[in-house]
Amino acid sequence: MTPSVAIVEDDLALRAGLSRGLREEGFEVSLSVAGGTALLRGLKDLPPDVFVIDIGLPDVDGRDLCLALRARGVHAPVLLLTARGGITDRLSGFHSGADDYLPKPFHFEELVLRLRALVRRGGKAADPPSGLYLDLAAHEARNAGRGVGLTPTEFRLLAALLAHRGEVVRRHSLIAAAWPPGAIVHDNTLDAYVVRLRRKLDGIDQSSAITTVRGIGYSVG
Amino acid sequence: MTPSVAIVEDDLALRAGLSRGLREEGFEVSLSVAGGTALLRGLKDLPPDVFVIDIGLPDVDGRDLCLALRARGVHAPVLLLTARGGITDRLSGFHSGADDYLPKPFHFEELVLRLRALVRRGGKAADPPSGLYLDLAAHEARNAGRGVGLTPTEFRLLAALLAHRGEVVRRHSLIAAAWPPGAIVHDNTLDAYVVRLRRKLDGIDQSSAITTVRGIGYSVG
DNA sequence: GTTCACCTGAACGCAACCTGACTGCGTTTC
DNA sequence: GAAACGCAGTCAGGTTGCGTTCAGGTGAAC
Repeated sequence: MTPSVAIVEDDLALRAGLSRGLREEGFEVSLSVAGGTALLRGLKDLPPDVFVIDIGLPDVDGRDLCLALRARGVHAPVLLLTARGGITDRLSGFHSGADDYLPKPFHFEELVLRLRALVRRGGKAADPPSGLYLDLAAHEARNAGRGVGLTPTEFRLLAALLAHRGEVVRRHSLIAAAWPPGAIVHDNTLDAYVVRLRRKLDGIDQSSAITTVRGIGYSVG
Repeated sequence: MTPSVAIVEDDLALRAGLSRGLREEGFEVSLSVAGGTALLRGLKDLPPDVFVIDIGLPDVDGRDLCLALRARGVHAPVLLLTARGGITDRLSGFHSGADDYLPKPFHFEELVLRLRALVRRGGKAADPPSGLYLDLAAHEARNAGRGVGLTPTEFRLLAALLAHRGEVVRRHSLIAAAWPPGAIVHDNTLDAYVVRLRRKLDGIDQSSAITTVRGIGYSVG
């Protein structure tokens, strides 16, 4: 289960700590930036499953950033970090469309639990994705409504592909994403996993969900 | 539309205030009771859109009540009211399947905003209820109408699984939920308890109530 | 036609998990 | 106080299935 999270935090030390900690807790940190403009610039077609945004950013207020995301049609849940615990901040945070907030200083474990809760809720309530997507809670893929059980490695590999839906993902990127850092992965191993994924995902009538881009990598529609 | 809310609070004055206030804010207070048994007895076929439950009830702990709701297949979001602001309470609240909490004393406006946020995110689609649920009073499980006595640890473990019915619960989450915080739990201990639960729960004809998700954890249908 | 990248079925080692039996400890019963 | 009992945790051995590799086949590029 690899929910992806984007972090927007200007305190470099805190941001690094969050990235490392969340990775250890099984999140994929798909984006980690210091400010709002960087977030909006770096946001790919597929948004992360959840945002962590500091309310006190140097370039733009976290609440405004939240509004900007919503205006762009991004409906992934947002957790606001606020240094000031005052009620006013909390309320305006909710008014801006944020789904939760956490006053600093906070316990890291609590952040993780809140994020999991948001992913759990948000993932289900989000716009119904058509075709192929991952059910994080059930730890399986869903293709045309059909549930497909996946092993941990298969799951990470498909997640890496879906994180860049519509793009070609290079072979070494897939290996970096789906295998532990530093692991030595034979080239054929990746091939074998793609085959397994195809066999599990593909219906009878359907052409393959994963397309090969010879010499580069793979992509999903 | 008028979101409906159920209130479980033993403080009579607070409960009356909440009922009146939430009605003024456009909620329909479909149920307003003083304790957990009253809630479970009064729960109609159609559950409310959201629950507000005091953690310190006279007859049953709010977290256990939350577990009981989840175990009965009720997935409407739950907001726990807690007088104690300690981190332990917060965490165990989440482990019990609650979706949010609010430490007393709280601003009424904040409660309203949190409830609106919970309703907006909405409950998950009701999963097909299997005949498995927990009987808090008797401290036993019921499977297809058959009562099954459980030891305390077995009970907590099954409760943690049922709190996330239909989802895969990670091994370390189960350990965190079913054993005291900080306890060192051998990996095999969890395995052994799952075996015991299966043996107790599984009927003759039935396939196992608890399914293994290799490398991740377990889940119940 | 040759080469190279990728496909695919089969096989193997190992880690994860299952399971029955056992021990230790606290409580209850006589 | 001794015996009986139930619960929690541990151990050893068996089983399963995941991850990986190998060998051979297939098809695209040139």
